[in-house]
Formats: sequence, structure tokens, C-alpha cells
Amino acid sequence: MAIIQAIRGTKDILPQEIPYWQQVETIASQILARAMYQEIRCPIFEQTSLFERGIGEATDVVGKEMYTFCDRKDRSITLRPEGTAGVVRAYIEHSLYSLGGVQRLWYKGAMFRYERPQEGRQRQFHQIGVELIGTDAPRSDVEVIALAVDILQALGLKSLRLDLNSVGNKEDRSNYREALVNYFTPYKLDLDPDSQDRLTRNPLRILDSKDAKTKEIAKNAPSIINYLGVNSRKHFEQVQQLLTDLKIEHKINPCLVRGLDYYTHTAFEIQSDDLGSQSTVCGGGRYDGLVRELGGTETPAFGCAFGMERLILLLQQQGKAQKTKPDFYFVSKGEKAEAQALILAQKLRNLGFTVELDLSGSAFGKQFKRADRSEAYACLILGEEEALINNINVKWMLSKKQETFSQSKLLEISDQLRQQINESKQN
RNA sequence: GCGAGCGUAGCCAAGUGGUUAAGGCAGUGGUUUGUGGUACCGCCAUUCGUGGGUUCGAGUCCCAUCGUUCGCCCCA
Repeated sequence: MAIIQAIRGTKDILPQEIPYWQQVETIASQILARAMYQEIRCPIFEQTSLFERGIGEATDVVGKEMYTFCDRKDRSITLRPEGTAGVVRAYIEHSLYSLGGVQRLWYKGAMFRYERPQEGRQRQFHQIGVELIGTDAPRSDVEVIALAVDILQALGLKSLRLDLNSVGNKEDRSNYREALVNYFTPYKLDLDPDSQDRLTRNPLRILDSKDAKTKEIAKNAPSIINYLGVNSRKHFEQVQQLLTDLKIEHKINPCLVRGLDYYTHTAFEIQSDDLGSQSTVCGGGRYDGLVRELGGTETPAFGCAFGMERLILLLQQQGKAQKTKPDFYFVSKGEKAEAQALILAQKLRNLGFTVELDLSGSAFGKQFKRADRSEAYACLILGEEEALINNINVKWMLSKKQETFSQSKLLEISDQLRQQINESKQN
């Protein structure tokens, strides 16, 4: 019988990897909570038109990467390829602006893009995203970027680069686009085929090309910085200044272009050298036009998202796994003893201990072997002899010292036991 | 979507057309039927991702397919 496998580009996250996921989720949620960001959970699928309108029909994400299907009533549904559009839809639908002030939101969850899988890129992947909606203050850009940097630092990740750019407002961008087309058109035949295509589709992308000849030509291309209007330029300069004030290292990268249409002004990307070609760990920027585009009133906003799989790849490279060890490994044999052990184990758990109960009923020697492998701090031993007089033995695995208590006494001295376990943990 | 590499047990693998598919780790049973980490012994792939083909003979060659990795595209 053929084995059914997980779908291409999807992965099971197995118990061994869960500690990494929990670490990322815990640290991110703590740091965001301290800055008064609140979690929001939106549906995993939406009307297709939300993404077409929000992300932009011409983008790769919408053009060739969406999981789109018709439901039983022939409505076009799409599995979300990113989180911002859904959050903004919810913001408008539930009039979150009426709560006054800015909305500080974050989310985590699965996203779907139909792409060729490789290291750090899957068809179902997970993001943690942050959205700050309702202000265009340069400080808000920096608040979010600083939080992103904080999260990465708290995770202990090293050798990360922060790249920064401004793509201006709509007008700046169309001026710049025109300038680029004018610059590159005379060289058209010297460009790599992809870039020739980009000339009409997305000229900003030519700057990002990895082709040597194209790179050479792009060297002297006009820079976006020179096409920013007065306000755009001022915003960008303030963001840079504030980052510097916060001692957040960053590099201006005029070639940095975000792939989704809704970005305006500040764009940023945090990359690692320790991943393959999918090196971006966090990306984001300002999206002042999106709320309006989706039918709300003109509302500025800023956001970013982390690729959780990529964060976890980095954490794993740094080998920060830790096995969960039980406080007690419970060894028991004999009908009466096994029944008592089940009850005692539960009582100990209710007192806050982690207890792994050996259910095998096999020879004591075998159970001890497993106790050893579990790396428990102590072994609880309950055999037929102990069961008759309601006793229990506690054997400290490290010192090999064994003590005998009545079962009721064991529960009374839980503070002492806890203390001894903590001492063992120090070693 | 395009180009290239890879696919032998849970994991790491040897094997490059010739009888029964090395080895190691992990697992499991025992030496030790009430006391662990070491040691020793036993077990653990009727089959080499899957399907077809070439051949007297295929894990080994060919084709297809699936998966995976790397690069491009793109992105988190």
C-alpha cells in the first residue's frame, strides 16, 4: 500500500522542533506586548479580490503564486499569501479606527504561496507580522523596525544586516520609474533576458539583478533618492536619524524594492548570511495607500513580517535546542504498585512536577535504563513491597542516593524535593 | 515557471551489471526474573522513492513519474 505523504512544500513540525517554535513565539509576543501590541487572528482564507486589490494584480505573488480555488457556491477563495491584507480588511470591517488613536497589532500563522520549494521556502510557511496602523510619523516606522531588531536580538541571532530604502509616494515612484526606463532603454539588448522583461513590467527590479553585465550597466543608473519629493525625503531622513539615535545599524540600499504594490516610503529588510539564497528573515515597510485601496478612509500604516521557518533555521544552526527532562521518572511493578503509581504521579503533577510514568511493567532493570535515558533528576520506585505498606523510594540519579518515604510524606515534602531538583539543575 | 544535482532501514551510509544488499548510530530482547549510565551477545531492508524498459542477469544502464537539494525568478 502506497504511503500518503505530506503535500509538496508542506512540512510536519515534529515534537523535537517545537521548542524552537515556542521560543520564537514566546519571545516575540513578550516583546510586542511590552510595546502594547495586541494579537489579532484573521481567517486563513479570504476572497480572492482582497489580495488582487491589496497586493496588486501585476505582482508575482498575485500573478503566479496564489492558492486560489472556487468553493461550492462558486466563490473565488484564496489561501492568504501574506498577512497584511487580511489585517487591514479586519481593521476596516470592524471599524477599529473608531477606537481612537493608532492600532498596534500583531499576528502569527500559516501563509501559502505556490512556489518551487527550497531551503527556507515552502508552500505553506509561517509568519509573525506586526502592523502599526493610523500614523505616518517617522517615529512609527522606527518603532516597528526597533521591535523587529529587538526580537531578533532576544533570540540571540547574529550577523544580521538591516537594509533601508525609501520608495517614495506614488508620484515619486512613477517619476523614478520613467527615469529608469529612459536610462535602461538604450542598453536594452545588453541586459539579461529577465531584465529586458522587467523594463516594461517592473523596472525597479533591474537594479536587483544578479547578472554581471546588467549590474555593470545599473551602476550608473539614477538613484531613487534623487527622485523623492520634499516630504518623502524629509520622512526618510528623519527615519534614518531616529535609527541612528537608537544606535540601530543600517545601510541605505537604493536597490531595495519590495515586491508588493502597497509599499510607500520606507522599505526595509533584515537579512542573514547564514541562510541560502532565501536570506531575508524580516521584511516590511510603510503602506500608506492600502487602507484606502481596500475601501477605508485614507490611513497611513507601517508593518513588517518575519519568516518563522527562516528564524528557526538560524536558531538550529546555533544549536540552541534543549530537551525537556522530567523531574521524576516513575518506575513501578506489580498490580497494586502500578495502580498506586498512577495516582501518585497525578498528585505530583498537580503539585507542579513533571512526571514521566513508565507504563511497560517490565523488569526494574529495563525501567531504570529508560529512566536514565529520560535524563530525569530522580527516579520514583514503587514495587510490591513498598505498595503493601504505602511507601515509596526516591532515587537521585546523579548521586545514586536513595531515600524511602511514606507516600503521604512524599507529597508533604514537595518543597524540599523541588529544592533538590533545582540544585541538580544547577549542575 | 526555467536550469542542474541527488533519492539504499528512523538517521548516517558502503555498493559503479553477476550467486544470500557491508558497516555505524538509534531501537529492541538477553547476559542482570527489585535498581541506570559501561561491556558482551542476539534481533532489526524478501529489497534499494515509484512505475515501466534494456539484459541470461539491474540498487547499479535507459525512460517516465514523485520527492528533495542548489541556482534563477520571487519573497518572509
